[in-house]
Amino acid sequence: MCTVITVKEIAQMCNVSPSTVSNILNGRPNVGEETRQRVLEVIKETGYQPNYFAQSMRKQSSKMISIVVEDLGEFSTPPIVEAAMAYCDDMGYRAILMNMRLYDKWQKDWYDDEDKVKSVLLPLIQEMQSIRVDGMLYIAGHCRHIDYFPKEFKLPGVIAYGISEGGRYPSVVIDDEKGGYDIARYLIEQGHTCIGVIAGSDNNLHTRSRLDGFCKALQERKVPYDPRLVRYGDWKRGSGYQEAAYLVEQGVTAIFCMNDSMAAGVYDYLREKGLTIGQDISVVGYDNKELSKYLYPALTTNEIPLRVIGQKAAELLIDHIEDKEQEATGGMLVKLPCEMRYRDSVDKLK
Amino acid sequence: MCTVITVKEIAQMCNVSPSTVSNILNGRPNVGEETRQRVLEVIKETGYQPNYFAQSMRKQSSKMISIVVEDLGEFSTPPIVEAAMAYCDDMGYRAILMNMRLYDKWQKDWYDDEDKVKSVLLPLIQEMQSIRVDGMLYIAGHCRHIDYFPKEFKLPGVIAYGISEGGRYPSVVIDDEKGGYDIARYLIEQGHTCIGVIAGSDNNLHTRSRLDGFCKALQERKVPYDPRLVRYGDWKRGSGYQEAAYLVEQGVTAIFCMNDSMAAGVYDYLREKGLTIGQDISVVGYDNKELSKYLYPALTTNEIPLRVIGQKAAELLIDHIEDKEQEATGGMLVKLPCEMRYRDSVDKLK
DNA sequence: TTGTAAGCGTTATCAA
DNA sequence: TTGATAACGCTTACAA
Repeated sequence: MCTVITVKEIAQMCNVSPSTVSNILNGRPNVGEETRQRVLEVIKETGYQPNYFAQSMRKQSSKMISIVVEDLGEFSTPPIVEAAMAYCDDMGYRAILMNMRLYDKWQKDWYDDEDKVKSVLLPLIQEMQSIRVDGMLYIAGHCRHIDYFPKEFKLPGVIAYGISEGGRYPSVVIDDEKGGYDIARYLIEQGHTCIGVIAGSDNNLHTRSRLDGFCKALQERKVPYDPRLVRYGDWKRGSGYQEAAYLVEQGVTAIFCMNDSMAAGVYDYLREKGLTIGQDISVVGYDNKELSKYLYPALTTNEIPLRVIGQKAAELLIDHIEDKEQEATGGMLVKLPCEMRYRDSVDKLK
Repeated sequence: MCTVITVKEIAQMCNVSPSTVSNILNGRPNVGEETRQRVLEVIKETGYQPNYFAQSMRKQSSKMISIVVEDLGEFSTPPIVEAAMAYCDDMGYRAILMNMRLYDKWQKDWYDDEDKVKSVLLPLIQEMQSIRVDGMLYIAGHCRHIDYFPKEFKLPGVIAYGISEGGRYPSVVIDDEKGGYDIARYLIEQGHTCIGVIAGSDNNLHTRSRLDGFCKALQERKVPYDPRLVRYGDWKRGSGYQEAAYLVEQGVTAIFCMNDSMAAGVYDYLREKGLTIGQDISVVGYDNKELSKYLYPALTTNEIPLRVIGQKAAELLIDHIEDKEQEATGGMLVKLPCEMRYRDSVDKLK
């Protein structure tokens, strides 16, 4: 165990009282310059560090937030966490990371199973109360309405990458509608008018909004919308492959996949059929995961601003913690724009 | 702020003393069955949670470890963290994650700049002392000798994915020598005798050990070793591309890349030259990053058992914390084997 | 300018 | 079987 020094000991070494040491440590003015110097000297020498527990117990404030993630293994989570922590650092807050490991434990079987989620979340909430954190940042694994929090749980909170049911917490999400819109507009500008879509699962928020944006762009440019060209996948490579088969048969010249993994599945199919990607058929993904740069040809995709999400969410949370009256932010919903990454999987139609 | 209930209040509600409540909470036998029932009832009703700070202050033990990561954004880190946290959970420990964000702040400029690292680590060490964690799990971003810890810092510690200089802390790393050996052996078994290597940076531990293993396999199988066929890259895609050009000119039939990104660079080059990967030239990577499955053809590579590393490291740490006398583990070095993932980038030579 | 004393929420000790 | 009391390390009124 490491030797630990306390205010009392510092006080003894300097022949002053503990309160004087405390006053110095907390930068209060009611202490003689000569004493201050002497004590500061000793503090430096001994490498004294205040006991954080005692401090927060006495002050009734922990200057600590907890970051609850649905799964640290989800690709989107680490960058959000990293950026949120960076902001907390800057603001003098500690962040304790709590990992629910939802995917790790149940893959996707927890999506519609509130009991599973609560069996993990409730103990964590207990723990937050026990640690007396000042606030909670909840980072969802994928965007949806989130409403697992008991009414009795009254800590300031912010939800990142998810939407608080009933506007209970401020939420930070991406602007999926704009995302779908931007992709459609780009494809139309490249001359495509028969565009297939491999969407995510049907009831998913990302899916709905991106589709809305997609349709909007079509309307704007007077390109007819054919619902038969919209297929629903499961976000995985295999379903990209599967749905590509159908869409190619329908004669599409471009395919918009709602994530990069399904786009890779489309690549698989096109290659198998001897079609040249980005020439015979154009492909666009979503996410800008690392793999998108490694596909051949490199995939044009729409980047999710993960770090911005994390920073913004932490910002909202700390604002809320420090500025108690500002209850008005409850229903706030921040939508961050995605950024198109133009690469080699889309060809201009002659 | 959330309403918080204390032992004192519970005690009042039950007409008993705080000590009795405490005794019940801690499962001590010296309390009447009737009282116990009554108090437990109230505890359940009120949703009482002990104040963690007060508890650890009194008990002089925090049951909390800190996981210090060099950068959460490094691909290898989240799985290690996730597995380590899972183990801590199981053992009733809290883990607080501290993110140094070294790559985030300085890319690779901190490798040989101990001052930069210390400027981040020293405050963290202060913080660990302040929080009074029971131990530290240090997760390096890449394997090397690590010796940044001041002598005064005496907490139990374990290093994952790095080696403690002077055997101060038990360390968990991968068996790079076996990794290099397995790859060479596999390629030789497939009939390759003129094998190029795109290594990592020259002075890197992974590089040295994998090369050792590689040579050992060559010797064993009486395949001549030609040092000119070993090129040093910088772990990035571009250097894979660059060195591939040289190696192909030397007439190699297979290339062993010391990570998947450089292998992707090799793909880039071979494709550009119209060579068929896995047929004209075989390629093997290292890491089994997600992208390796998405390359075409899918890359044969050697998987780093990241989760096992995390679990093993947490295990060693908690053992050490709970079993104080066991100082003997100081110099322990655990080497975990990588596992070959056979895919489509290697062809059997006729 | 400095020190005394009380209290934050627990738990361990000891007495009743 | 229960309860009073002190202590963990710190901060903060308030008194000196």
